Amino acid sequence: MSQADTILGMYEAMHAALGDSDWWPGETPFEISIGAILTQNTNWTNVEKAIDNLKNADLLSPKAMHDLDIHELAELIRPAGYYNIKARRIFNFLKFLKNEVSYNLLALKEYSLENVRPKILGVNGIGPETADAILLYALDFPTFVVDAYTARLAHRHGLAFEGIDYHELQSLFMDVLPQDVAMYNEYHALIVRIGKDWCKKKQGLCDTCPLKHFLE
DNA sequence: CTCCTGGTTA
DNA sequence: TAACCGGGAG
Repeated sequence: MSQADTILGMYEAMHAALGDSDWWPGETPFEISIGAILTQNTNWTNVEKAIDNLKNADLLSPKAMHDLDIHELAELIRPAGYYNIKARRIFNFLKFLKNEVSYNLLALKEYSLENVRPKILGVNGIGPETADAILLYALDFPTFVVDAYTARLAHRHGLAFEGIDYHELQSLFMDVLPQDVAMYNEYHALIVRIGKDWCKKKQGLCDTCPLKHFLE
């Protein structure tokens, strides 16, 4: 089976077994963007607690959050871990929104992907995965999100070497898949679900995994 | 105890 | 390349 057939086939197998993921969890593009920063190397259940704190404080808008003292912000997002660093990163992102689009996040949709991606990557604390998550899930740009789960799954299925570079791994998928926002959205979501429940770090539960037929 | 939808700094 | 950031859940 060719590499392209494997990548396409895995998508079909995951979707058939798990169904639609309805990602990203979040009511607004701004909430999705903040969630993307908060979930860096962090369990989503912890991120939910932080987002609930922000919601209860009525702070899920760029301007309201920017006007907040950074220490108060850090305290509110404490359950998500790395809270001091993440408060700074969120603040950097808010400053970017203020300067670039006057807090109007959706105005970034008027940019071209090639133009806006480097701008978001220029924010200290936003790396390639977080940037792509914001671009795909908050702004509907056709960019494929890869993460630690993607690398692990690709490695275990013989698609990539361990420690493959972010953009090489991304190209592996984007060179094969149709340029389709909905598919990029669903594919990454399915990979995360597989990663959490089957393709675990220490030992994969391959015998019951929906992707077991794609092992070498 | 390990792991979590990373990224920056030294 | 490695240290660092970190609370919460299993």
